[in-house]
Amino acid sequence: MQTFDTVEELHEFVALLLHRIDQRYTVGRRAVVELLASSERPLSISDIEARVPEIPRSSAYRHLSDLQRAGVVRRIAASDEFARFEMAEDFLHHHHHLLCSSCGQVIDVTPTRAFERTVARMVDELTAEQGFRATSHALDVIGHCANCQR
Amino acid sequence: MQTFDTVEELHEFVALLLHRIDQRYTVGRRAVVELLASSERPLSISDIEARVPEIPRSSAYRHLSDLQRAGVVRRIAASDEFARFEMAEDFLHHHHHLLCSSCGQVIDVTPTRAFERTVARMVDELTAEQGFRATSHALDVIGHCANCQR
DNA sequence: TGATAGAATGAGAATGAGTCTCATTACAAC
DNA sequence: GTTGTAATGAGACTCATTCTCATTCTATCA
Repeated sequence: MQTFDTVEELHEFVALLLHRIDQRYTVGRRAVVELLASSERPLSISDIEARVPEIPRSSAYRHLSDLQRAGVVRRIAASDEFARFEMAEDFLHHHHHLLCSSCGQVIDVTPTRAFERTVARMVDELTAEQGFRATSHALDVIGHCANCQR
Repeated sequence: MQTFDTVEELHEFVALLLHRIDQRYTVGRRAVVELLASSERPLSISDIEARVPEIPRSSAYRHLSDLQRAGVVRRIAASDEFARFEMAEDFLHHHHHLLCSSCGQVIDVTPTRAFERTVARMVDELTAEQGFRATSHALDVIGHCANCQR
């Protein structure tokens, strides 16, 4: 897990990851990174459009897909029809998601150490017999958020 | 967890669930259920179309959404752009998914009892402080399937 | 400091999964 | 059988996402 004392360190690391795949770290990409890095929760394209209206949709999509290829950003398929985007786990702490099936909201939650040890062990067991090579895992809890219960 | 000795028992239970929401168990719906129930893995719409070509796309979507409302079928947002469908967990054993990020394939895996107890406990902890009410959970393991490693 | 080539961007068209409409067909109840 | 209602098929439609291509930027080198 990476931690960054300053925003500049964050940007330097993003720049490094982009350079690895021969991509430049441009103003538009920087704006997207800055927004995602400062957000509490995964953002949909309309969230992004609302907060950085000067970036056109097509560019935002392209930036997100480039950043994903570089390993900076991660795409989440939520329970509604919209994809959400957040910083990759190298930039955050490892976490899981609560998906509200009423409003589609995605909430990040951090598991305990003990839990993650168990999950890691189980993932090994589950995957071994399939010849599957795991790169990551995600526990999605589906239900109703506090708001939607009223 | 439900188990069925005969296909007819399966159909009777599906019929019951449909009747609860004032829906009939028609030929088309029956064909979709039969296909999903006999499949080893979650199916995309094109899988379904390929195997039951006499059901038009629009009807297949409608059947799946009706069956989902009735609690017979479950929809999975996979890592690629296509949704997959499988029988709801009442018809299967509780299980998790391995998602291949190369080919998009979804593989079902069954967790141990001990693992599920731990997961359930953790889900409670994770959700309690958010006021989130969990209805189900899904552990998705992302990686590369045996095929795609070659 | 230009000049130039390649990369990134913006605007809008194109794609395609999924939904909706409506005319037709099947079915349940009498 | 008749009749009212639900289900279906065909295709139009929606809208998130991707693609295209003309334009703009930027790194590099003379």
